[in-house]
Amino acid sequence: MGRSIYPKIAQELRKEIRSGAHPFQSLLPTEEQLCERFGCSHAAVRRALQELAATGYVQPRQGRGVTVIWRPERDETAGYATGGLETFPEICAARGLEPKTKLLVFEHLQADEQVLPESGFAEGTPLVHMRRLRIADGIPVAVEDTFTSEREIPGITEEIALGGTYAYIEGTLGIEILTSRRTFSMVRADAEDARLLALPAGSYIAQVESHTFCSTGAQFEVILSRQIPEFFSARVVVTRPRH
Amino acid sequence: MGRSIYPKIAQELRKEIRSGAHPFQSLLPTEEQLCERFGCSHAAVRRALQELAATGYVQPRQGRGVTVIWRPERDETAGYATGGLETFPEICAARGLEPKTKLLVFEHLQADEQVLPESGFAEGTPLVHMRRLRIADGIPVAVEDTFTSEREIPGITEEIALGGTYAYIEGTLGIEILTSRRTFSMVRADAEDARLLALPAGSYIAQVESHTFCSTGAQFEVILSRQIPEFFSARVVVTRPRH
DNA sequence: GAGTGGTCTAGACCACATG
DNA sequence: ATGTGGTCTAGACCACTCC
Repeated sequence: MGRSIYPKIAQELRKEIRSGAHPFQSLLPTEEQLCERFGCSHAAVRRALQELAATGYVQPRQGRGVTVIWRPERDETAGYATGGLETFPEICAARGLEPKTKLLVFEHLQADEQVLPESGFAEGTPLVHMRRLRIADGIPVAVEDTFTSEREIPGITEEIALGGTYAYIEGTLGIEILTSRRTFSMVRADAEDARLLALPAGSYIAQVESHTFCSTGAQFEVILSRQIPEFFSARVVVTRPRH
Repeated sequence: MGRSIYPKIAQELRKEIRSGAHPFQSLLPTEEQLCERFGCSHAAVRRALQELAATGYVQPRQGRGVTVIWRPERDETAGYATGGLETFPEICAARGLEPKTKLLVFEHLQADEQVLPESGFAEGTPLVHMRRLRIADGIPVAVEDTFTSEREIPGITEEIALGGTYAYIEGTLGIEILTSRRTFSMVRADAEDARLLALPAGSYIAQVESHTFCSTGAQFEVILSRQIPEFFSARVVVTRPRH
C-alpha cells in the first residue's frame, strides 16, 4: 500500500465533489487534464473514476465527459447494513445516537439445516451464535442473530461480542472483511422479537440477512438482523453495465 | 461495441460459475491461464474479474487466487427495485406472477419544493407525474409515484405509462438508463395508500425512493414506490475497497 | 523462491458527441 | 474535424501467500 495512486485521486475528487467544487450535473475536468494534474497515466485516472462511478458520484459518458451526479442529501446518515459495511456503533454515531448492546445469547453450535437453513456453511462447521439486542438512545431498535465460523474466526468471547466483533476480526486477527451479500425484506415479528423490541406481536419489522466473506474468500459470518421500522434504512447505488 | 472482449470473458465465467463448473469456495484458474484461454492481456482479464467481484461472484486475493463466493440461492427472484434495474413486469415474470398496472394519476406539473422536496430537479423543471397501482396475481402490491423530467424524456403519454416507460425510453428514444440511487425505508401508509393496498391505515409498508440518471448524466426520473411487506425484497452486494 | 493478484506506464486504436 | 471517454496490448514492478 502507499504506492497506489488511484485511491488518492478518487479521494481528492470525492472531497471536491462533496465540497461543492464540482456541483451536481456539472462536468469534471477531462481525463487528460486529470492525468496532468496527478502526473499519472490514463489507466490510473480511469481506475479512480470507475470507483466514483460505482459509488454514485459521477457518470461518465463516451464522447462527452464525466458528469457529477452526487448531491448532498437531507439524510447522509447512511442506512443500517448498507453502503459501506458499517457497524452498529458507527451508524449510531452518524445519526447522533447513543449505542448500547445487550448480549442475550452466546453459545457454540454446529452448522446444520435445522439451526440455519441455506446458511452457506458446510454441514458441521463449528459456529458461535450470538443474539444481541441493539439499543439506540435507550430505545431497542434491533435484534441480531450472528453466526460466526470458529474455523475462520477463532477465539470469540462474550466480551468481544459486546465490544464489537469487527474490531476484533480486523484489529486483532488482521482479517479483512471485503464482501457482503445482503437481502432486505419485511417479516412479522415473532413473540420473542416483539417482546424485546416492545412491539405488538405480529408487527412487521425489517429484516436484513447478511452473508459476509473475508479476504480469504471464506464465508465467515451470517447475520439476521430484525429492526424496528423507524430505525431501518438503506441506501444503494445501482449501475447497469453498458453492453 | 462488439470489439469489447471483457464482457465475453465475464459472461462466460459467470455462466461456468452458475453451472457449478467452479463451485462455491473453489479457486478460479489463474489470471495468466485465463489470458491464454481467451487470448488476451492481463488488463482485459482483470477488467472481467473486477466485474464479477463487484457483483458478488468472486473474491480475488493477492498472492492466493480468485475464490468463487457465489452459490445458488433459494430465491433467485431478485427483489423489486434492486440488483439490476428491473421493471415491475420483469420482477413478476421472475417470480411467476401475473403483472397488471392501473394508472391512477397522469398530470403535468413543475418541479418545486412543495410537489417533491429534495427531488434533485431544478426548480421549474417540467415534469410528468404518474401514480400507478401495481397488481400481481390480482393482489395490489405497490403504489408508485413517478416524476419524469419532460426535458429529458419528452412525449410520455398515458398509453406509454401503462405499457412501460422504460421500454419507451430505451426502445423508442434510445436513451440508456445507467445509474440509480435508491433508499429503502419503512413508512406508515397514509389513508390513500392503505385504501389502494387494502391495508389498515397506519400499517407499515416498504418505501423505495429512486433517483435515476440516464446516459447524459441528467437526472430524469424520481420514483417513490410504496410496497406491501409481502412483496418487498431487495438483494445487494456490498464490497469494501481495500485501502 | 516461485507463483499469484494489484498497480502502473506508454502508447495505440475505437466509438461517440458536438460544433 | 476535434475532443472526449472506452478498450486493449506489452511490459514492468510491487505485495502478498505458500512451500
